[in-house]
Amino acid sequence: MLEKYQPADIELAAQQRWQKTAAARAVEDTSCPKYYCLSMFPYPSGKLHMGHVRNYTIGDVLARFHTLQGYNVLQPMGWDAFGMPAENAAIQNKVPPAQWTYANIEYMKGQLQRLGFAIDWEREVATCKPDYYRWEQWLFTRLFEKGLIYKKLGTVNWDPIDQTVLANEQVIDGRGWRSGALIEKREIPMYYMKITAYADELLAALDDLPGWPEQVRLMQKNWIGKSTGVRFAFPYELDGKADQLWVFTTRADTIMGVTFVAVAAEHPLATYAAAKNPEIAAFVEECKKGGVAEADIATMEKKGVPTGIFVTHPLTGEQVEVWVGNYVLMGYGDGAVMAVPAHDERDFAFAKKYRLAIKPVVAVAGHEFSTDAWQEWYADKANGVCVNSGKYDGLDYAAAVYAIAADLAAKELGEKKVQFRLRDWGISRQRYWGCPIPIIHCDCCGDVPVPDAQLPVVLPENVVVDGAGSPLARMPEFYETTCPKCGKPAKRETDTMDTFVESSWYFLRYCCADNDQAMVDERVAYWCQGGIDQYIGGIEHAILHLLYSRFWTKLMRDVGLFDNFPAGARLDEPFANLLTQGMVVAPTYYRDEADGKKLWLNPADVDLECDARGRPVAATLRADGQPVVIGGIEKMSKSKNNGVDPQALIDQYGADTARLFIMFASPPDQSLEWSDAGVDGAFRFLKRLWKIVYDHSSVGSVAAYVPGQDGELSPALKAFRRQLHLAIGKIADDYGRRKQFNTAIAAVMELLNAYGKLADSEPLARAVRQEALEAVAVLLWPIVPHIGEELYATLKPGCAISDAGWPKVDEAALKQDEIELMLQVNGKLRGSLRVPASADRAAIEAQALASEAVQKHLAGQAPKKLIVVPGRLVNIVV
RNA sequence: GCCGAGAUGGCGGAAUCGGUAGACGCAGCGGAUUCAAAAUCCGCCGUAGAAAUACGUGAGGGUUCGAGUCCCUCUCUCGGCACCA
Repeated sequence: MLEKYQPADIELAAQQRWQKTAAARAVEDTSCPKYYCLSMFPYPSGKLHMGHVRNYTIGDVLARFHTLQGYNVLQPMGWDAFGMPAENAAIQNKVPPAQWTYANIEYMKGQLQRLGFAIDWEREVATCKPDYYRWEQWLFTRLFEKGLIYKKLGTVNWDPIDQTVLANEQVIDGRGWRSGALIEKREIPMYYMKITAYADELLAALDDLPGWPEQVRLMQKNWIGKSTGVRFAFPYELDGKADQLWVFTTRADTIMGVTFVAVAAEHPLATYAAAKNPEIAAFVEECKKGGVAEADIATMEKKGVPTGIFVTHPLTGEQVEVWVGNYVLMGYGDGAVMAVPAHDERDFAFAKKYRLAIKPVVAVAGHEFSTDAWQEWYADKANGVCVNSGKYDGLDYAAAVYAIAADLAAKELGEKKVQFRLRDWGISRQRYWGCPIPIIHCDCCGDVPVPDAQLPVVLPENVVVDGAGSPLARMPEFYETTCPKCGKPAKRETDTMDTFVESSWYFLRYCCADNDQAMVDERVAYWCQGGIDQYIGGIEHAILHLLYSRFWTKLMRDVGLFDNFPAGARLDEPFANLLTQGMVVAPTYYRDEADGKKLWLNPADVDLECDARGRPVAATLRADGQPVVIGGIEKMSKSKNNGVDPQALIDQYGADTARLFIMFASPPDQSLEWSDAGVDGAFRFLKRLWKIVYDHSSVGSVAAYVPGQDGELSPALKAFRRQLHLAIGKIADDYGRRKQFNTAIAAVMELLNAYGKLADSEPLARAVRQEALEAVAVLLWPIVPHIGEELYATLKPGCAISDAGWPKVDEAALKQDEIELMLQVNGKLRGSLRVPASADRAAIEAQALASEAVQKHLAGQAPKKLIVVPGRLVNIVV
């Protein structure tokens, strides 16, 4: 052992050793419990950022901790390799997306290896490789045949200048990010997966996921949005033809207060009205402007036009006018809603704006209705009763809904219905860099799935992308084919799949990445039995990725892929335990360019000017000294160029410091604003630890203290051993149950602070020191494995830390003779009290009352009440 | 707009089940060591106050012997909103 801590040397040596001994290789082994530790795989964007370091360090700490606990641990890694950034890079740098992607994978893999993660690289998958996506295509054909994938029209962002479909992210303030053109909505045919058929199961199963954070289950529950209500119709006659306008409502009790009906711009009634009236046509056109993102639509000013078409109220027979509203979504329910301005806040605002009737039909005792302003109670369904509602007057919410639904049903104009907010998953993308959809379009046979023998449909990799439409659609050598059914010339589908599809099952493929005969095999049963033991990833994936993964697992189950697994290993849910890490956020900086686009600048290239309180007031680009605009503080991302590359940190301090620092900075589930203040402290701590072990071991070797054998300890050593064994227990709890690593590190720091204050150096003290240092090396090993192994090798030559196992807590060392209780008078801290650990309540009360601090604050008053919290405090109330 | 989360010293954070607010670390200040510096070590470090003490966990209210923690109202920040991944 060298006197000086030199991280670069010991880290590279350790990494070479791990590679040579295949230390992280995971092999199925039924003789011990398995632990499948999964981190969300990265998109290969170029370089790692601190969010990745945080995510994968958490995973590595848990993996190594469970190795110490005797589990057979699997920690795999791969690449979410399809996606838009590769196409953007291709346009910018004129490099094929495949080439860019593979280069990024190579670089980022090197960074992950340099960080010392115990990853089994033999299981690596990259989703852009045919041996991966062929199975996705294979399952697609099965689902298509089962009717779980179908085709319908979907609305997309259309850039009329670039003649291309844009992602929501590429629409900025209603304009295309490259062309600057005003974006329009356009309907195109797309393939959809019937996730709504699984809505009930996806919802109900949330209750069986106790290992998931409550907030994630709640978000998914709200996303699925199961609501019970009534679907009913307004009959009408148009050009002599009778028809019905269907709507859904959860507030059927307010049906007598309907004063108009609103339909989406794409609704047939809107189309009909637009054909006759240029003003309505103009409004429908206006509704087509702008993108499809719900956040934009929901924050838009609510507008509408009357159509002049009237429908009949199904219960009152009154005529109700149909409006076209820009806030009604065609893809949601029936594309039409009933409007009850008196009891729906949005309808109220709309009615006030267009001076439509507001008819209150629910009253709440003690409240007076007024059309002047909206009041919270107008929408209260718990305390209301029907009024102005004829035969329904006096009924409460449940009774009114029941009676009204029954009356509608009797007229065959409605029924009770369960509706979900969840919509089917549109998976078609008009993009090149994705998994080809395995469908062949034949004029005679229709949409024909590609037969197994012709899979995979390989995506050509040497393709130039120019941003104007999908290059596949311009490649006859790709799309020209023959129909598998009739043999006539046919056209291959040129859309690719949503990249969420690849990330919905990669975690199963890790188990059997080398199987070229089947999508999954019995190794999946071994590793995934009871669910993946731990999944770690960003909270931003709380809904979409995690919901799609749950859905795909159920699809694979229902296609029969788990049928051959042992009973009990057939998966319903993929992830038993979920840890959602908070975002690592960083400031964004940009410049507005001449063509209206934003140029995002990396924080590392920006100099800041701060006010007296340290808040940034101005920023300049280091390269040219000119000002840049300070944007918001957002999650690190490629698109905003605010990712902080850990490389400089690793180069300067080493991987252990980087890992220790990011784990110490905050608990994993909290979002973390990036700052490197404190890195020095993490490095200093490792240097100090190194020096302590060096100083201790350079005197000569000594065996760790064995209680009951090595003799009685001084009070100081006894207290220190108590702290050591408390720390061992606390840190196991922090790693295992709480998954909070900053407090575990703090406990080791406190232990070393106490170690530094130990004065003794006689053999017994050295034995206790040895015991403590051996333990510390193991306790910290999950976080800082390189230095951990080095220190352990010095302390116990010839012994491997990975065989050491987690240190055992010596319960006897935890015992205390005396404890300290806090003394309060009227809840205010007035002193403390030392009592024997065995003291009973009466003795504690007596001693508390007798104490000087209490007597002083009682000032002669008689205590009214005495509260004793065992082991904590005494509160005296006067 | 809707859904979810968060706010504690100059800064990151601790307080795990309603019971010592500020552990641990950063920054800062003082000292030791050094020709000097770096590194290292020791001490101080919420605000006001000489002290006793009072105040103090985003703001306002409430429950309780006792509230950072529970309840109500509000503000701001972050994540998601179905084509960023």
